[in-house]
Amino acid sequence: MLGYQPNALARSLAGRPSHTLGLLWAESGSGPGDDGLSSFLAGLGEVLYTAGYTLALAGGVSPNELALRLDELLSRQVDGLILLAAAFPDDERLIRRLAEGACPLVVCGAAPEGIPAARVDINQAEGMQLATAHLLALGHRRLAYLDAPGEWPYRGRREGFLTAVRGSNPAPESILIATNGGESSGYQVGERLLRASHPPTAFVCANDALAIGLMRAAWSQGVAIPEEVAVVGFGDSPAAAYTVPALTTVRGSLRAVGADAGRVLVEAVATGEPAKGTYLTSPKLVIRESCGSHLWL
Amino acid sequence: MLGYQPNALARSLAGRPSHTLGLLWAESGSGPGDDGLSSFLAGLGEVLYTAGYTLALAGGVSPNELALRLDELLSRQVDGLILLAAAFPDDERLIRRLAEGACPLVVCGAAPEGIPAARVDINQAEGMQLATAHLLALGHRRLAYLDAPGEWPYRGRREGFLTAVRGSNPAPESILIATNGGESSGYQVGERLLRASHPPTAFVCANDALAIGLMRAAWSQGVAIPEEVAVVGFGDSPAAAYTVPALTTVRGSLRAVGADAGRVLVEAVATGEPAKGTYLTSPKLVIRESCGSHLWL
DNA sequence: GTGAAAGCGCTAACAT
DNA sequence: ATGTTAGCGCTTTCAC
Repeated sequence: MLGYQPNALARSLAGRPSHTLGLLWAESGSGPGDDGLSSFLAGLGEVLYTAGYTLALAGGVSPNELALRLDELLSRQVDGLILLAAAFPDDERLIRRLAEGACPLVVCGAAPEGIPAARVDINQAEGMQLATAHLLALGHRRLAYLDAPGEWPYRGRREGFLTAVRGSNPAPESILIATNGGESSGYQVGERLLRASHPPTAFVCANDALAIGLMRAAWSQGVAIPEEVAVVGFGDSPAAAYTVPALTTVRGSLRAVGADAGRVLVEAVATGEPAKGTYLTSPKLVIRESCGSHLWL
Repeated sequence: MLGYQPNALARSLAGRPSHTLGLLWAESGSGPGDDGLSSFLAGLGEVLYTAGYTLALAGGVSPNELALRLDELLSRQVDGLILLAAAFPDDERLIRRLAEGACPLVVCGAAPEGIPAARVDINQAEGMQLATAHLLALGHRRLAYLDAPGEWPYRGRREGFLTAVRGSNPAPESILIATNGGESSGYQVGERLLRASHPPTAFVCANDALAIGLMRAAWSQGVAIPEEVAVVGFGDSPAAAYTVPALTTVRGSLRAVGADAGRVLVEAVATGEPAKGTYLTSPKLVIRESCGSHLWL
């Protein structure tokens, strides 16, 4: 008789690996902002499924929820675990459970301290370096960096900016400005800085929201972008293509991140070693209109 | 001794329900367009996890892949299944397996024919009716509807438009225009229709991309929106808030759809009955600038 | 080589 | 009430 399906549960019970990988998703709770998940899952799924694994997905917002979901995943005898988080709660008990869970771990995005895991991410620093270098190449010598709070992903971006600036000779003037990372914060900075006596000629923004806010401020003050001031964002949010002028920004492939995460984890499970190392995929600069390079011909 | 975790596999093997629900995701393969998944999963997860279920996620693009994933899910002894698809392949063998799978089924989005399942979706028709009624209330009497191909979700939207038009007295003039659903298609229609001798005064578009393309065409021909022509979209894509003028459009909550799907499935699993019925969540009209009602005061 | 038996961790149906 | 046992579907071991 054909069409027989072995019972995966029984198989796993009998000592075989479960061929299930857990994805623990720390929702940021910040609403619809955290999209890109479908790309991530598509990339992840592609490698997992061809490797014969199934994905168990669980998530939550609070440390308590996450701990519960983690236990459920573990009780499902997952062979490995992926942590996906824009901001992973720094809960000590949670982190301990994770470390004790004792299955290979890979973390994407925010990385909790003190657990043995591989890290996969897009290369935030490289992306911001690309963006900054673009501005520098266009001749800008007075740069403002609109920073955003939180370790991930902003620390890497900030460093990328800094290394680009430091690597430039002669050294350009640069100023770092702290913001809350939101559009309105970008607007406020623009309002203040654009009417300064000797304003920056280029703004590099830690994310697209800041850039969009800044552009709004420029518009409302009648300063022309990109003619008078250049701006770059980071993230290539869907809105970036529709702003006026269209925003030059950095795009990372979440799909690639998902695929990397899958590969690293599958490999670790296969060898029985804990996953380790850092795997960074290179983002690219998508050049639109907000820096003016499209006017060059 | 504390901290003991029962083995979920063994428990399920011993005859108990697996407390695992499968999510079979038919990726459209159309790239990053199909986002909103994170909202859906957040809504779904919220109800599943509090009900004590874990999610097994698997997906693919082709019918073959989907059939494979489905078998894996089934072999995991899932208690119920959710089908998530913008366009579910009409593969006969796949559909048969689904029907034979004999666990409660709920489908979100495109619904294959001939399987006993509950359907959950946003109320496409109601949304488009809302949008059309808005235009009608603003006094428009010559409407063009930019249709898009494919059964789901466009059939419902079209019907919503039609019932709004039919319900209006005196009946407005209306014309249905077939497009391919893309921005460029919207642009072409705009190019053609806007220079007609007696053009429509309002355009209702099956999705935001069409609306954006249409607005581009209007811009390039110097026709003013919303002063000369009004336009509404559907979907509230992230770009909609950033077009100039900002696009009035219909927004449905994917999060609510996910939550509904979870509720319906959990209920069906609990009662042991196959899931059935249709569950529609009401979208709302987000009024921005492209229809002109914001000018009214 | 093929075939029988033990056991994975748990639950259900028994027996005491 | 508590304790014991069979068995879920598979894999692995050990005997033939």
